[in-house]
Amino acid sequence: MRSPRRPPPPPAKIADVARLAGVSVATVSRALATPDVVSEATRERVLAAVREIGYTPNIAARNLRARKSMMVLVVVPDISNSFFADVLRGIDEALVAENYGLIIANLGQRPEQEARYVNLALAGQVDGVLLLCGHILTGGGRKLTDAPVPIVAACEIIPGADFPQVEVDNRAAARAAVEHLIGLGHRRIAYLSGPRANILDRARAQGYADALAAVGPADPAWIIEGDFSFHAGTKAAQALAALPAGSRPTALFAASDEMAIGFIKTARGLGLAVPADISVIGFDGIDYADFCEPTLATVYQPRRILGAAAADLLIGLMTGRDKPHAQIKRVETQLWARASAGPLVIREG
Amino acid sequence: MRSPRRPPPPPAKIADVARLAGVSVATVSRALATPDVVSEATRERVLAAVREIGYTPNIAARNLRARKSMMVLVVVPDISNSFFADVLRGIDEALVAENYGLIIANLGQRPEQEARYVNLALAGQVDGVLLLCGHILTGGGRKLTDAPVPIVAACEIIPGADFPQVEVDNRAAARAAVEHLIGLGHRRIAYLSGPRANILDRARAQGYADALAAVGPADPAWIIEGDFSFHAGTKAAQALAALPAGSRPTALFAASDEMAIGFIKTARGLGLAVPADISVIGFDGIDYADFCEPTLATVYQPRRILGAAAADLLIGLMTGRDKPHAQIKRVETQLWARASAGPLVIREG
DNA sequence: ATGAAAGCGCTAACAC
DNA sequence: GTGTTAGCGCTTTCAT
Repeated sequence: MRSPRRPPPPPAKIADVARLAGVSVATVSRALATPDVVSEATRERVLAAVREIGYTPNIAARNLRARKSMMVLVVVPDISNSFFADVLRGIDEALVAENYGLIIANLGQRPEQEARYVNLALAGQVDGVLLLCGHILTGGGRKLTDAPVPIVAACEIIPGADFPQVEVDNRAAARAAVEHLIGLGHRRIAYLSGPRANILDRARAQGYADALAAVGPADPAWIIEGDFSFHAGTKAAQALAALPAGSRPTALFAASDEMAIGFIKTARGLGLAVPADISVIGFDGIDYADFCEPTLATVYQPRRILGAAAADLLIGLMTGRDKPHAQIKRVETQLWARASAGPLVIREG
Repeated sequence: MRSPRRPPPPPAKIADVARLAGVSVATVSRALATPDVVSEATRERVLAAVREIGYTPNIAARNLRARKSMMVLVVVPDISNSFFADVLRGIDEALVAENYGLIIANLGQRPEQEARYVNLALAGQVDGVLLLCGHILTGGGRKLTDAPVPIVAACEIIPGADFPQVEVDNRAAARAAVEHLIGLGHRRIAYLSGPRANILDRARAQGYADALAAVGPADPAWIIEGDFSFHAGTKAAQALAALPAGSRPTALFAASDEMAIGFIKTARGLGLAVPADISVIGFDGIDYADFCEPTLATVYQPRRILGAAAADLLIGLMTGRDKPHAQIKRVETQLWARASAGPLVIREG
């Protein structure tokens, strides 16, 4: 008894097309890859044959032969983080325009996964690697930098790396944010930090210090340790609300919008007015900063552009247009003045 | 003059390992793929040789020979949408656990890109496809379903598809949301819709109608057309605030949290209290629903679980464990009662 | 338990 | 402009 449903025919190969078109496999290959080098008539016949049997080139074979994959490995710490989601979009747009595909390495909280992706690169399965994770992958006793493919890092800079990197100028952007508060008359300005070991936080903290130093040493830094999370904002608000009005900062620079929003929501719940009692400025420029109440002043990071810039750098290396060398490219941030940061209000004591 | 920096040596191949270990390439292959079939001593020698020259198998060659890629194509409408970012995380977790990699197809607003991804599947570059985009890809005159690889769809169901699909039960979930409002005493309940052609909106609208019908025909549907966006919520609030209190709905079911939040923010700005003047419940369960003021009642969609469920179904098909057949798997939603939905307040008229 | 050898499907010299 | 052919690096019979 025969199987009721015949197994699907094996996919057509280049030889099948060649036979049908009455030409050699080389001619088929040329007609597809470099059409202008075959005669018009032949080309037509080949393309007709391709259509007729529904031929699609086997990419594994092509990769093997051509020693390239037209794929880029993008390493993200957490794909569900909306910051990276936006960066990925910029990367995708740039890469797709040059016909590269995207393989995602989502690290999550699984450092043991790194080996897998190191191998991918080592094995030549990708033509380039984009590192958004702030460190060089290692695993199985080997480093990603041993792989024979170009690397570009973005978002979190890797100090000392000898390949191109892209970031926003966190220090200058933070300074601009604090200067905005200073311009509004504030002098007692607190900084709600990220994790203190984090490289982004260190740069933003420096920018905060820069701005304060510029108006004189009389106004010491006032750092509240946070971790970028909404909850850290909540805790900071509770701490500050407990202080008497006179000894409270009049403004707060938060290292992330999420903390700023947590701070504002909680502070208002505890009876502090924003910006009347305390002005707040965040960092990131998330969509929600414009939706909350009051709207959140913040520093916008152009996430898509950041991703696209990194991808463009990588494309330059992959195509051989550029030579790899250590460099740090900076993309511009924007200061978004909004309702949560207002002029200093002098209260009668 | 010699180049100061020698070109990197070509990556080691299996023959190099074989030579160093004093065995045949076949033995090396076996020592790596099926270690238990070679003698202990040989295996040791091979592995030592592998380490010594830093050998990594060429995956393109393996794929060509083995006719599989251990890669899955995941098609998303918009990678920067945080809904899909979460679903992707669930997919990644399930896939990585089975040693599959992820190739991302981000459609964006570029339907012309579809052909590229159809070809990827047709060419056997991936072992399976996960469709999160609500339709079957086409391009270059061919359909994705022509490809010899299993397909699973998720999020937006594709009617009539003959492969497995995963979704939340939008109709039942919407009904539960509206029943929550009804349980709080509300009867004049409006529905702020998504795009009316959208399949998700159609299901949620039905759930809304179901719930209303259950309490009697005396309470007609009241549908405000939206599009899932914050701005649509804003417009709806303006429209309702313009109405006299007595002829306004006392509760609103929004088809997305973003609309619900836009609605609440605007309504409050216009002097309407939430929930006292109007109760609001959303749909999605985004993080921000818990951060806004008041906290947003909503229907939580388990995005990660949805992704993982779809990936598991696909893994079953790819490994041949299951046979493909039309089926719709539903994952459970959760009703999150929160401050924005409160008991009906009877005002003296 | 191990080796020899035949391809997987394609591209790129090299010939004509 | 077109055909012939030699691999790309690996897995997997089939022998031994």
